[in-house]
Amino acid sequence: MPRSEEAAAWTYAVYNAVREVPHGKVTSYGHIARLLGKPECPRQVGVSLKALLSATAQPDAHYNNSNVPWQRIINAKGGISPRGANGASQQATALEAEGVQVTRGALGEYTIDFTTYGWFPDRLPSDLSSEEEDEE
DNA sequence: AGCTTGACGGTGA
DNA sequence: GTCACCGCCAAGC
Repeated sequence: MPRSEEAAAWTYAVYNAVREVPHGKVTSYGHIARLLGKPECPRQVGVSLKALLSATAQPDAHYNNSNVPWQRIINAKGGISPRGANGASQQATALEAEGVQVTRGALGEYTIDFTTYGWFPDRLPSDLSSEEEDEE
């Protein structure tokens, strides 16, 4: 498991938030971070998702690439980060399989229309009834 | 043990 | 409109 309880909580929160993303919809790293109360840490969202593919972040294999729709998380520009390139195409394919229209650029860039497929709630559905504490 | 990079994003120039 | 810098935390070297 992650190095600290705090880090683990963050990681789980990320996975939980990602699972809230409806089928056929996409959201951004930054939005997930915002929902978790860490608008300045979109990077950590990516870090956590990265760990999803590694055994490091799977203390009990409760979260893995099968039950967490990481494919629905793209960057704020509406595109899939280059990453390993190969993984990007895989993500694009997975999204298309859900009915999401993915525009393929000549440079291997993938773009999704947020206007049509974007999912940006102010608060997580499951977060409304309980959990968290911050208000304004 | 320390330094750099990385699935990003917002703001300032 | 584009380019550069900063923040955050963990993993890799």
